[in-house]
Amino acid sequence: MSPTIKVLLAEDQSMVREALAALLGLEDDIEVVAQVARGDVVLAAARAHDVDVALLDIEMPGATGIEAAALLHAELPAVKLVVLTTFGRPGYLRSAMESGADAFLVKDAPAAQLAEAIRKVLAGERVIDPTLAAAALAEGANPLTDREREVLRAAEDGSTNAELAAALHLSQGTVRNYLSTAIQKLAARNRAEAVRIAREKGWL
Amino acid sequence: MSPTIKVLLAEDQSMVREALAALLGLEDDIEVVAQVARGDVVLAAARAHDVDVALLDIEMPGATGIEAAALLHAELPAVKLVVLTTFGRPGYLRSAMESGADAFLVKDAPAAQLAEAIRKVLAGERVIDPTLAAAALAEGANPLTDREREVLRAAEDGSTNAELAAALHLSQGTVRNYLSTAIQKLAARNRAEAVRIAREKGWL
DNA sequence: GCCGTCGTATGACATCTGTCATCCGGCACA
DNA sequence: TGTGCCGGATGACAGATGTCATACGACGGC
Repeated sequence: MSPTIKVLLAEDQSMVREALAALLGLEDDIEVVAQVARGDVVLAAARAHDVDVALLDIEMPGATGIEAAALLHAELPAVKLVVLTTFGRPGYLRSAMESGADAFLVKDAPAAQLAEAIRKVLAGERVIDPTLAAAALAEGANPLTDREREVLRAAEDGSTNAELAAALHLSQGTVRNYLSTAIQKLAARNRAEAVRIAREKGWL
Repeated sequence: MSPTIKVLLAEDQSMVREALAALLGLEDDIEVVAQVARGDVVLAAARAHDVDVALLDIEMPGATGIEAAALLHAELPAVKLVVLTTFGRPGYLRSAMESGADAFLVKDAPAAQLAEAIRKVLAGERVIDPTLAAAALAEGANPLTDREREVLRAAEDGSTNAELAAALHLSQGTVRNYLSTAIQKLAARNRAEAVRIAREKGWL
């Protein structure tokens, strides 16, 4: 029989993280050797523990699971990457795959899929929800330019044009232009809806 | 030794739910006898399984954990209620307690607190994070009227005044008045920020 | 070398949003 | 019985927002 699979678990909510660890602890062939709560300590922990698989939540302080995945993929290419998230946003799937993820799971999938995914990626397979994959492909790529995304992100908290202009070192007119084109690209009625749509698709 | 504590687990994300079940399964004196993924089936499940404690996530389809708590409290007052949530919004704590909750936990508290809280509520204690309790008291009550809340909630998706007026059977001017007073009460700069602030405080 | 796109900017315009004063009817509390 | 507050409404006004045409330099592809 093969040696146990060493897993790194990155998830910011302690209760969920430890619960997932308990879940994986029930599997004979899997051992959680490290747990972290922030995206920016993932690499160090992976180095310190010589892990086989990293299980990464996307929503984390410090760095997102996707950013952590990109870093791990570059620095420790032997480590397999399973990205786990609450939101099945097609844009997330796309960027996770671009960052080198081997599996992409949503948290409302059955728990059994987690251990299964870990074994599969270790065997060289890729694990993706087919529905989500179809959605990601159907939706097309992010139509927003870098600047448009930046302005939308800054506008999320309800800042006015003047504040956005000051924060981004742009003229007010330019801010309005970017927001206007973003609103049109997203078929929104105003900036608030544009933000919502972009968030939903994982384009921010 | 006392008989095992029968727990009902209500949480919409399967992976998290089953992971929490695995976590609680490690405790000798606790048994998860029922799992549900929607708020509106909690009562029926509690009736069917004669549970001692209900563990309720707030964010669920069908009905929120808080609504489910109120219903359980009214119909099966013997069942102890532990409310669990991602967001430590003081307004959530307030309404959970008003709905008869015995404990209020946030998901980024250490996992050990979960089993501990279950035992404590069964012993008649109440379990609340002191920091959160202080925040809830310091913040005061929800300053918004019913209508203001309703309009804010409807405005969340980026609807225009005209659409809000149509949806709520109000005149456009009235919609603007409500939004204006809400914006002032929340010390926001515009509706978007007002929505954000109200959400953060758990006032929507 | 030309064309398209991006980033940046301006000015003009129409519309939307936020504020304020004011009004009415109903209802609760003193 | 009067004094408020809430729900609902109107009208007027200032300022914010969204749209459009237009412009220029940089850069990439053909």
